[in-house]
Amino acid sequence: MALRHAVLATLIDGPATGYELTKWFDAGVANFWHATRPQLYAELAKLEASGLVAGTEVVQQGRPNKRVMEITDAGIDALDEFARETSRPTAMKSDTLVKVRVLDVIDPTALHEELTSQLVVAVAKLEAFEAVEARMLRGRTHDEYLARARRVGPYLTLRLGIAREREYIAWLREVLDVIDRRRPSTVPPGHPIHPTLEVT
Amino acid sequence: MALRHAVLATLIDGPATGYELTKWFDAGVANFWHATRPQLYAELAKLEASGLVAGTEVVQQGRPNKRVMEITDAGIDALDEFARETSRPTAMKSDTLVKVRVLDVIDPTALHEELTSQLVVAVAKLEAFEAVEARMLRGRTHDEYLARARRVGPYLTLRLGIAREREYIAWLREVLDVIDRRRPSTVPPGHPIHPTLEVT
DNA sequence: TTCGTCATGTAATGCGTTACATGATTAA
DNA sequence: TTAATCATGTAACGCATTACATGACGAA
Repeated sequence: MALRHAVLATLIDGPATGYELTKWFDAGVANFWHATRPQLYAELAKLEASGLVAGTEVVQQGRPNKRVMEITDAGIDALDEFARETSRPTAMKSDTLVKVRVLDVIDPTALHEELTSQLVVAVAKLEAFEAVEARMLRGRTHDEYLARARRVGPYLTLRLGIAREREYIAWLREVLDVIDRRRPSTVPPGHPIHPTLEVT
Repeated sequence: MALRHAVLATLIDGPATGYELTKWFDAGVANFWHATRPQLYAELAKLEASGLVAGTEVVQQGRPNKRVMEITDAGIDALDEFARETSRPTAMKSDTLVKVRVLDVIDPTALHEELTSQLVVAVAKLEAFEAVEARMLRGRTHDEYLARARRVGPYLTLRLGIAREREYIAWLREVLDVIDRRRPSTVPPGHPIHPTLEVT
């Protein structure tokens, strides 16, 4: 029941269209919530009906018209109320972890490929996160930022996202290594089967 | 559509009743999937109907009877097939992260409490994970275990669970610190508002 | 005597994913 | 000319949560 609040939390940073929200929530950019397009359009309609966001039709030339959504005062109140409710720890769900758990029982070829492609995605995501971090800090140190910045919430969630991504990358490399050692690689030397991208 | 595979992956380690599975999936013990009681009983019924698990009624004295579920050969095949399908990266969803993101806009009192109780839970979870790890290693080093153990899958997933829990604990402490510094504590000195449990 | 554990389910409601549906502009 | 981007939705189906429902045993 928190998609509505995730949307409101995003609109705190400024108005956006359903299309823009789709990209933030669907792509890996959103490190705090995930949602699909139909969900977002449906949720925005409900939020508007209950007065928590206000939409404005913007007519464009050469492009389809768009509806820019803005959070209302009632919307901010709703966020405050949400923060008062207690929610219990987040539920973990990962297809990939299920597969790794049974890695000894199955043919690991396909799993190796999957982990490799996830490694590429994770490295790209980490780089994107670090770019956002640099843009936020603008030369300031971590401590300076926390002490002086007007808003620290987005920075703090980003920090967790970065830490998790780094760790996931290290773990993926370890698992790939284990698979390689257990099932001696059939790849000719000089052609590494998984990327050796450096994380700085 | 992967709850069925998560259940099968658990039954690889030996037969279990719906009740036992409930505890593994519902409590924080399962570091790779989460599911609720009604879901599990429903899924087990479906799995049995399609022959991927076989249930045996066990009559007990002094306690309700139970149905012990065991994975079948067809069940193992289903896992193998599942490993061949590609699944895309896991979707993140966390109420708590949503709240932290808007921490500057809301009253942080309730959030502070929530983070504190999550810290306690996370520390306990980490200790439980580390106890399982010690039991698995039985004195061997990480490398020895990976080289010689018959099955390494459960160990590898546990490793990620441990790493994530450690990091989450560190992050929670950081956020609590930020809240404390920004809204000078109303707690009298000598009575810390959040636990200072050590993670070794 | 009250609470926790063992043990299994159903019913109602709400959340999430996939597929369907359309159509103009711009860059390769 | 093919694909990507901009832009918004509906419909069908399946997954997940919460509440309902029951009942005996053992420990505090």
